[in-house]
Amino acid sequence: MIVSTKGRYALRVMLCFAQRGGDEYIPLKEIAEAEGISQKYLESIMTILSKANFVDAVHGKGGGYRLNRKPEEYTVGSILKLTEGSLAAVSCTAQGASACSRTTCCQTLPMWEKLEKMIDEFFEGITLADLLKEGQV
Amino acid sequence: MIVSTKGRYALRVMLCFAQRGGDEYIPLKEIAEAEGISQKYLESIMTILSKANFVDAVHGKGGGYRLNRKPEEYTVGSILKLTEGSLAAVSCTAQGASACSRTTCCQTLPMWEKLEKMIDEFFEGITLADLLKEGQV
DNA sequence: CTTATTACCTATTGACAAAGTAGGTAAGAG
DNA sequence: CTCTTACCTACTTTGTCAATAGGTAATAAG
Repeated sequence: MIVSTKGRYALRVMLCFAQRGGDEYIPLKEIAEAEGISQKYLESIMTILSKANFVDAVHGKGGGYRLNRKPEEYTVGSILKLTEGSLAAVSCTAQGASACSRTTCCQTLPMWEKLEKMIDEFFEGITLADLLKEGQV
Repeated sequence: MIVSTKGRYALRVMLCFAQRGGDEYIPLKEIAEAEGISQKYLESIMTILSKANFVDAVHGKGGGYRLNRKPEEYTVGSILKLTEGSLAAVSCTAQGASACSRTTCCQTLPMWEKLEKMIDEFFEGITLADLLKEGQV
């Protein structure tokens, strides 16, 4: 599994914001209910998104979260990499690949690197705006 | 991580067999040492490969394992799917996807399916023979 | 027939991360 | 001042992966 629940939730939530559009702040509680996600768990995800400045956050009544940029300016890749930490399909291509003593002679490494690149390009080539469009088909 | 140690080991071991060629049976112990893999752990992997008829196995002295077919007849995909069980990048596209109540309206599902297909085609398009060639570059 | 060598089988352990829970503190609007 | 909201720290639970342990069954060689 290359993308866990955390990343999928993040994506869905970001899409949810994109769909509503507007400048209104939407409280976490509302999003959690709409998407059927545990409030507490979603908190940890929103914190990540907020710290990375993917969303604006405002405290107090009338507060909540909202997108920072236009949907077409968020790639799926950026959201997943942020929340998942990495999209490595194989530990060999994750950070600390030096951990494997066979890097110099491994015959499968080039394949993993190619896969890695392919996946990265796939996700970087899709934006929230693209996902919104697809939904209308 | 879409491919765990088990799948990577399986691939490396199959490559190792392919590299030696010949009709000789190679004992597990020898492969484990050559590849620096725990003997006991490799046992469980070889059992899977053997049961699926990916390799021939012979008991006793002079026995061991050997490939069944030519290297170009093993796709990386078939080896990984067998040992990993599945190559699903996301639980949504694994078996029992019905577990998710949102399949009918999920806006991200088509993307996961596309990714799934892309990865599958990637791995099915590579054979052991291809990996052997690459190593000589 | 016996022994060494090999594959095969079942169960268990330890480590780790993912998913979710709990209970608080700080900021801001009314 | 109070309610609403985001933010923070810590814990629990669950499950899987990787590896280990200790056996049994088949086969070749002596």
